[in-house]
Amino acid sequence: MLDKKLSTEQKIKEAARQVFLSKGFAATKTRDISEAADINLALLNYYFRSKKKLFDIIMIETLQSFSSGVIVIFDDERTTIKEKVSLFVNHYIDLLTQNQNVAPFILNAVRDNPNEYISRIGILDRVKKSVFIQQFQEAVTKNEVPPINPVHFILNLMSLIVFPFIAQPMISVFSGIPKESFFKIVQERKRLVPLWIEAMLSVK
Amino acid sequence: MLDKKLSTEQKIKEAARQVFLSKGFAATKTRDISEAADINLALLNYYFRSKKKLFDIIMIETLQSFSSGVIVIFDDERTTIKEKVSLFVNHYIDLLTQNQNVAPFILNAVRDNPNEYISRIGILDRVKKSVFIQQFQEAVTKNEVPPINPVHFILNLMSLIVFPFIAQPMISVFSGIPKESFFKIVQERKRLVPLWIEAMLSVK
DNA sequence: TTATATTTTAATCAAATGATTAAAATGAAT
DNA sequence: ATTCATTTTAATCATTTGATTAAAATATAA
Repeated sequence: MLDKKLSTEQKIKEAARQVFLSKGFAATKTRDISEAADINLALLNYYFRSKKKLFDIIMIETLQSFSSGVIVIFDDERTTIKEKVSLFVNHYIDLLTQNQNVAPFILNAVRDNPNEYISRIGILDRVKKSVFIQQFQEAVTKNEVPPINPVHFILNLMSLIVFPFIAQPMISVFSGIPKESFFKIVQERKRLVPLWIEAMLSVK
Repeated sequence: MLDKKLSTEQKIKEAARQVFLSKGFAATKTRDISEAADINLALLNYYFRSKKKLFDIIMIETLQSFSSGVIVIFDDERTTIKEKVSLFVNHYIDLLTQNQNVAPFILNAVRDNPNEYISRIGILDRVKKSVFIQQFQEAVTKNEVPPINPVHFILNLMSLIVFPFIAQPMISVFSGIPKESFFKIVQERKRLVPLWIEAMLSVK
């Protein structure tokens, strides 16, 4: 009973994750999920009550697994800024490569409903108090880093990592580069982005 | 007759553009458009036959007006690479600021249907043969620029310009920075992105 | 004005969609 | 084996949604 129950619930959740991530909330039909999970449609509502409740669960889980890496990397006293950047780039390029729909999924879901999910994660305060922020402010004080708004730093780091995964279909169709070749090129960015970020930080 | 006809058609198209750009195809209901346009629902089908046909028109128009700037800037013999980058950054930060939904709209629509639209624009060949590409290859030959895959250059340029507009809701809710303040910060990037791009190009 | 073409409206369709229900099947406990 | 709870199914709802139709209103031309 418990085994079978979990198994069915799990099947629905995994199918839901796959379909929601690839098509988003509005374009996903509950029947798409039930077919992908190979279960009777009524079971979706039996286990999760509604499409929206199921979506919320997927969304929260995805956000949490996605954001858990940030703190681990950014709140480490043993690593320098440079090392943190490199670890961050490697971690997220791997994550986004393994789960190619997750970036557009999260960004669109947050766009559709800005306050609903992020507030529950409670990651903001932990980042603000992290070792990284202290190190960055210290570097600014010591003039090792230009006094630009740190938002730019975050934006640049995220841009260079995440954007390729959002724009891949457009770039592929524009340039004729197949998906696989494109993601090989993206792998090179694990090495390059940290170098670029460093170069950008030397701009006065 | 002609006046009124155009006026109604125009009303529908403008409402459709606004609603489609803000919600995407699947989440947009034909009744949303008819209400926004303040017209009888049947008129939408009278003038445009179907939701999909109306969407396609909006999509093509949006893509064309969006991509028209590229050629003008990139195929100019009178400007240097550096100047082109600066013009490009300024042009597109302005464009995306004035039309804050256009970036996610295009990227999502292309993602949903990669081959349907881009092929019609015919911009690819013109970029490949543009003055910019010649100048860039020349710079690589002269060792003025590192021999990285030019895809990285395009990715970096687009990332640093476009990503902030895609991530604004997430960044705002994460950081607590209101939309307006955020876009003021983004304006600073008209000056900064060209400097950063230049710095990145000096990385060996 | 009258006739004709165009535009707009109200009503309605058929299909899709999220959700529920009652009954059947399955499993666990006594 | 019988009872009871849990899980699954098939059938069906009520709404929503994209689209159509026939008639009304409006404009155009004669």
